[in-house]
Amino acid sequence: MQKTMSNLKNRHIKSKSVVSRIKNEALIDRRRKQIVQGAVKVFSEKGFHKATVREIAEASGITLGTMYNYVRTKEDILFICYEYMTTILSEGLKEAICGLEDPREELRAILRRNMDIIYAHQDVVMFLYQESGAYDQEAIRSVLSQEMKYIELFEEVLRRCFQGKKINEFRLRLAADILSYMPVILVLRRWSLNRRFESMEEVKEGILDFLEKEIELIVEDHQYERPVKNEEH
Amino acid sequence: MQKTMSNLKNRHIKSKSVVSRIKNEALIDRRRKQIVQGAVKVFSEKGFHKATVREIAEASGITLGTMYNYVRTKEDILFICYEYMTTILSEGLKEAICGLEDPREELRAILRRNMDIIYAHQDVVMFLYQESGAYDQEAIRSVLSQEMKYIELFEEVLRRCFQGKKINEFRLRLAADILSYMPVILVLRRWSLNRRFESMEEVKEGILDFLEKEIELIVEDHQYERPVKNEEH
Amino acid sequence: MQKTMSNLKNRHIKSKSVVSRIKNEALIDRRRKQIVQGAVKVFSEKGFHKATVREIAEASGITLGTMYNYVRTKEDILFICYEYMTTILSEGLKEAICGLEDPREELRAILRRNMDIIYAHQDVVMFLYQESGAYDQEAIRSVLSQEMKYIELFEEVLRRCFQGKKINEFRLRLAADILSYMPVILVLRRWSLNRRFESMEEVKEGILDFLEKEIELIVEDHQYERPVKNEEH
Amino acid sequence: MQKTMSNLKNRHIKSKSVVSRIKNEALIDRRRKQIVQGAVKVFSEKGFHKATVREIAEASGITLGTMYNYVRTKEDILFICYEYMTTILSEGLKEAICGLEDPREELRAILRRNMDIIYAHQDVVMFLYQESGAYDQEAIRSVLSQEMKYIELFEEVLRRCFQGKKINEFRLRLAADILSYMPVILVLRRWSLNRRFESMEEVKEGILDFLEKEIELIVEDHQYERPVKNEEH
DNA sequence: TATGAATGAGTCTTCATTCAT
DNA sequence: GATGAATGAAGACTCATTCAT
Repeated sequence: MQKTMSNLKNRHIKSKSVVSRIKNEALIDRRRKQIVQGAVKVFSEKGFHKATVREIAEASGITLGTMYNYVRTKEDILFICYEYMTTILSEGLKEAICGLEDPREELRAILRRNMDIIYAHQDVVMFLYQESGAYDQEAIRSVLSQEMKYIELFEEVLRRCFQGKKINEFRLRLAADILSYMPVILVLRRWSLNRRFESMEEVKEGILDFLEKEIELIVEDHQYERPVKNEEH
Repeated sequence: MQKTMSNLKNRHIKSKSVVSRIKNEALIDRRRKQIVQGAVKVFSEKGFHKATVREIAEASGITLGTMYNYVRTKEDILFICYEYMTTILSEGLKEAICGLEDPREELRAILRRNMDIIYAHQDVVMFLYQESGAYDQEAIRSVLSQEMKYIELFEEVLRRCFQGKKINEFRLRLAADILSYMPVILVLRRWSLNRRFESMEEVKEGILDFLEKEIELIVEDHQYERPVKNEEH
Repeated sequence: MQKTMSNLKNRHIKSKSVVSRIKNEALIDRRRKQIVQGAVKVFSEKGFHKATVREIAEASGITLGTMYNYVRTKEDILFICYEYMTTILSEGLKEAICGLEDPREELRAILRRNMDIIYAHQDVVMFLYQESGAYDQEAIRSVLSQEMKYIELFEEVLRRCFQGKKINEFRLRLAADILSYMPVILVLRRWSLNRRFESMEEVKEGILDFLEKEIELIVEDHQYERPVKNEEH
Repeated sequence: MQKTMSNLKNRHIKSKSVVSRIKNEALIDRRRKQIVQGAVKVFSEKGFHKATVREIAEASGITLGTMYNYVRTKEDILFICYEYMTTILSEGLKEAICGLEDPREELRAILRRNMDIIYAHQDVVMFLYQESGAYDQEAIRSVLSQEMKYIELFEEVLRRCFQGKKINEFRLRLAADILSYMPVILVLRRWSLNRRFESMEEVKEGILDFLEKEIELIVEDHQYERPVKNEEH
């Protein structure tokens, strides 16, 4: 697969991993799942800073002491939530395009799935965006690295879509950013969207339409043919 | 001017006002400007929660005690920053379209200016988005109310653009949301955009192009004619 | 008049006087009356510590700055309230016995009047008792000195009552303490008295009866003759 | 036992309980005892408002953080002191009358013991009276409820004393209030009593004599026979 | 491994008092 | 004399983190 220019910049980005005092890996996994569940609940309700570690522990069904056997700091808790969301997204998107042959269908599928996942997990996405300032340097690098991979996934799908066409490279890459960013409007603007529109479903559809329209800009002659709509989500 | 449906929903929204113990109104104004300056500086560097009120006071050139003569709580400080940003935006946008006759030029002007302002104040926008969870109920109502007005400004400009045309009302209103939301990508994705592109200026231009493309969706026959580019910002 | 033993102990007690920055004595008087009025109101509602000087100033109809032209400290405010109450009590009691010839009537009159005044000013009495810990050394001496004078007033009346009788000196002096102390029950136990009895008026009458009964202990043969009840308060 | 009218009024009074974050109940008990000891010391010296929680913690031999594992607020500290005093009083009084057969001896015993306890714990009683304004609504209800029980204990003893006699119900009930209230004079007037009398012991005896005299008023014919003094406290 | 008691650094906020005008 | 803005010391309370059991 063709390397993009952007890849030249994000070398040497180490992924932060949350270390634990516990040896039993299976146990770590189980406990962390508990923790994510509890943390998402509490963070969603109160935000990162107003949530206390004790509350999170309780919501997770473990004690405070046990909590600190599986994370080193409160920030770690936020980070494993982030990793959880990242996993959901990347696996969901992979699954969405799995088996599809037509790249244009791939594109439609990934856009819709992305929007659906973000909408379904809006509370998590919300506090992850809000608390992005809480990360330390190491975590920021890791987050950024994963964000880049996520965007590049869109870039690759787009690239397959326009294979053989004469494309504007810059527009393609920017489109990848926009496609991945736009669905977040459902989260960051949810209050005003709720007030301005009858249902969020129609908003989702409308945004998908806009996104597909944008894609036309990528090919130089703007003659991108959309696939026939043959499935409803 | 024709009432939009959305207007039916946002009635009874009172604006929160930050009260002060000081009587001299001119002084309040002067001090609050100081406070916003100091707060923006500190909040940008450390975020709302990690910033201490004492730091903000010092960065504002006043003492802690004096600070609390002009705001009641730390949250109030965040709120007057929000009001400051709102003022900059609304005045900037008004100024941008002032004197323009062609509604299509109005649209181009307001889109560009919006992007420029957000980019210029990216630090402020950043922490305002991040700390939106810090507001209390009253402040949330007020913030939301101002956000709605801001979006409706775009709606009005769009409406003028397509006066007489056969438009899709839903798309027009959704476009208003998208147009106002999109520039925030410069802020929320600044780290990845910085890595993926040579300059943010080209990103800004690219996004403006995308936005104008989107607008085409509003008229039923998609025959929106863009104005000739005759000015560079 | 015969000096009591106790007088030997309370020599050298200077009365604390609240000094003011203002020269015009008439003005001082007027302002202090305002201050007492405001302070009694605020102290009654919130107690000494929870009341702020600013609140007291406002309730007094003066500004904070003006306040500090007439008192040096917050404690001073409490003290002038104390002096105000002392004045009311001593003047009320003097007036009550003024013109009476029979010492036994004097006694009855002073007991009743004392009870009436304390009951009428129960809010003031309440916070004066509660905040007695707020005084500094100097104020404590002054308060104690006035308290002694107040008790000695009762002692003198009692002494006149039993002139010529063979009395138990100790009991007479203790009676003076009890007579002056007992009415405070209306204040310090007001909540439980309110619940336990139909009206505070009957409580007042009951206590007066008890007090008169006690007085009998003073004469050695317990043959104190109460005056005929010929007046209702 | 015959229900008194007062009982009709004090229904639905819940007792406030100070909650703790600690689970080990025995530990809570031990720590709270430490806290009461430290608090009584500090409150006695400086009063509630001038005492800092840190001082109290230090005087209790625990750290500030630990303190707040056992109480929620500074007010809670005051409240557990109150409970402590209440316990001492009620247990002391019960013990005093335990095993006595003659109700008149019971009465004498309870009066003397009450006075002794209040005198012995005058510092505690002092700040409890002074800081009664510091309680919140919930605490006030609880305090009042306990105060009522305390008074009613005296009422019951009196009632046993005069069983079979023709009594004045009102006087009996008022006597209960007076008997329980009077010993507090040792605390609230301690400075002046100290100056006016040679020893507090004689004052205590004198007051007891007065109280017994008062009791005579309860029976209609005033023919209450005091028990022979056969014990010295 | 699990527990939960102990810790104390860190922060917001209040408010008595001062002083320039 | 009156005003009210400025000040900063002080204190209640929180909570992430540690560690002995």
